[in-house]
Amino acid sequence: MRELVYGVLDKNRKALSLYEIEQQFDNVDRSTIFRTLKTFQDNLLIHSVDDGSGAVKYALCDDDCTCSLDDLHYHFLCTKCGQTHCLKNIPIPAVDLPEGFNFENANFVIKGTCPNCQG
Amino acid sequence: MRELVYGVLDKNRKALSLYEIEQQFDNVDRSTIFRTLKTFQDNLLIHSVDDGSGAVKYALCDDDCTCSLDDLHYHFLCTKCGQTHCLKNIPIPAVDLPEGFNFENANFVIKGTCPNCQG
DNA sequence: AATTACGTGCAACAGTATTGCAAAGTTATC
DNA sequence: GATAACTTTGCAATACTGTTGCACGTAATT
Ligand SMILES: [Mn+2]
Ligand SMILES: [Mn+2]
Ligand SMILES: [Zn+2]
Ligand SMILES: [Zn+2]
Repeated sequence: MRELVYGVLDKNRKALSLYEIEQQFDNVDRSTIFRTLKTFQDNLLIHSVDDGSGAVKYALCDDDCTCSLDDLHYHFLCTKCGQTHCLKNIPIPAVDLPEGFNFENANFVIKGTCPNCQG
Repeated sequence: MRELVYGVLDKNRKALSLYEIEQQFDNVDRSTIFRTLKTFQDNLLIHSVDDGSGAVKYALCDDDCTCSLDDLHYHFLCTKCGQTHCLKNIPIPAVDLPEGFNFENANFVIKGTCPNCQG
């Protein structure tokens, strides 16, 4: 199962929801995939994004990813096709927080239309 | 009801979830508040944030807000107290998207500890 | 072989968001 | 003031995602 789920993420090269992954199999239970994803996440193979679409999505990390601040990147949710892409090549600017606020983590989601969905 | 819900948002000056708003009343149904918030949102009185906490939160807009790109701002979720603040005074940097991606909207959530929760 | 550990499916449950419907309340019209 | 039209509210039901308990089968370990 782990190899199969990993394969799905590897093949798609974008962030997929639990449901979307489930769709790619015929007879695998949600909970099995859920637990597989959890294992992946515990071992820093994948990261998850809450893009506001209602379902958390999962995507492969880069080889050298430690899922720490250094690996922060934007995510892009297409409002037409609903696909979510990792924008790993765009630098995340430092945010100048007001006094007293302490930066730990961030979730930056950009919405718009993706290359596949341009009129 | 509208005046009361507006009052709660006005008094708290931070983003509140439906449940948190519900808590501030004795005998008001969730759905009533839900529909009130929807009305507010349709009329650009409030905006909503999905900060990844599991519940969408709502906060008052500024007087001149049109909930468009110009009114985009960061939101800060405190990982200790769970409170969500609008950081309206920090500029959102322009993002240099790859070819073919079209910026429409964004949701930038920063997580960390808020001034109330510093050790 | 017996024991242990692990993976899987099923079913149940939790939390949030959302809607249909009828009752209650309000406003407009005569 | 009575009636009708419209709006707001509460209740209950539902949808959807995420999560967990438990039983069972399979593989590894002794
Ligand atoms: Mn990503
Ligand atoms: Mn805000
Ligand atoms: Zn698209
Ligand atoms: Zn705090």
